Amino acid sequence: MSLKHGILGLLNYSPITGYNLKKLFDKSINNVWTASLSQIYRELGTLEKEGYVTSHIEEQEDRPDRKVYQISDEGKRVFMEWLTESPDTFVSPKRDEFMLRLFFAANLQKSEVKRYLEQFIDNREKTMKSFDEDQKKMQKLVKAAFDNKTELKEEDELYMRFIIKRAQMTNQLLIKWARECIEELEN
Amino acid sequence: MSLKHGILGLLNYSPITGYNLKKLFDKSINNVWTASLSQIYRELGTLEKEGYVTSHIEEQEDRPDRKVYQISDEGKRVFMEWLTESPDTFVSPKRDEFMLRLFFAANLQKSEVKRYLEQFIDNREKTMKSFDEDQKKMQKLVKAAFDNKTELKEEDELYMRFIIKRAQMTNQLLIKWARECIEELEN
DNA sequence: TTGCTCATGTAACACGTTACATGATTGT
DNA sequence: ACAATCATGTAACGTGTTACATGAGCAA
Repeated sequence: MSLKHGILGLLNYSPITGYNLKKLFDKSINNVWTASLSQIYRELGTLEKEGYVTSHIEEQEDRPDRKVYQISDEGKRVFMEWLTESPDTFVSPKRDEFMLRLFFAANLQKSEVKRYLEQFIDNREKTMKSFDEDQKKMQKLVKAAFDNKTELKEEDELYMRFIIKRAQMTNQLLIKWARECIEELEN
Repeated sequence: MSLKHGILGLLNYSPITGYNLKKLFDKSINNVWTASLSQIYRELGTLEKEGYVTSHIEEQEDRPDRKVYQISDEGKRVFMEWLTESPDTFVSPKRDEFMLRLFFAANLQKSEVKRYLEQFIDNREKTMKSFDEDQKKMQKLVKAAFDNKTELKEEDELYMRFIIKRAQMTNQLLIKWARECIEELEN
């Protein structure tokens, strides 16, 4: 239900093509809401039928034409409606394959599980590094995705920081957790 | 792709009905992998067609008949195959509506956002309490879901503890994170 | 010359959600 | 009397994934 609102929310900053919208997703809300390119194209089509967005073709000389989408007043209305209504769910449905495997880990050798947790730590440590870089570049990247047409508000930056902070904190915690698990396994 | 393996993994302990499987999901892997009853019924049907599970009807006097599902050798094989193969993804796709709203929070008044974060904290504190209780009851509940036919291994309990511990740790962290966000908002 | 980026999508399938249908028994 | 639990599912819809198709330009 919320891919819709994610798209409307981003269009609310500035018009953009489907292709660039995907890149914007990856750079901004990716650790909050994921979407594939084909999902985005489909959803844009639906939103247009429903009258929440409009589109027009922009011709380019050397490259393929681009179809630029824009949010409509009606779209702004439903977006704000969604944003204002208080949600009944603060916890989202969980689908974590790594944890599912761990749940059934009694079917494996302890040494295998240990190796598995070590891989997990490796993986998390790598994303920690990329976070540090991302954080510095993020606002620039977001602006670039909008072709520098849009200025972000001070508050936008504040909330982006909140989100990145949460991702960093949990990441660090998970590394700690996995280390403790390994320790316990070794006894 | 992994509802399949979640179901096979649980059937690997003991035969069970679809209805009880749902309850078992809720009591055990719910904070790792969620499934609805109709999903479970459908998936059991598919798994039976594919030959990974078999079923037989058990008649009961006072209550409706129950259809008990059992894992086949082929099913055990694919389950172990999945469990042993090393996954390329340690991070699962994210779909967190609460965080998506926060991303767009610059469209709201700061006071609203604050109230919103406070609700989030409330919510998390409640689940903290229920965790404490759950942890004590969990193994009992899991055994009960299998009609006490199955003894859990020592290691099963170990990995269940790992999972609950992670949930507790992240929960606590998120409360801390939200408090820090509120503080920053107040400046 | 091989592959990446730009740019658009369609089609088929897999998975998840919501609503509906049935009907007996047990607890408040 | 009313709601919850036991127990099975179907149908329709909504969302997510994967593979395919097209075609120009640019860099190693």
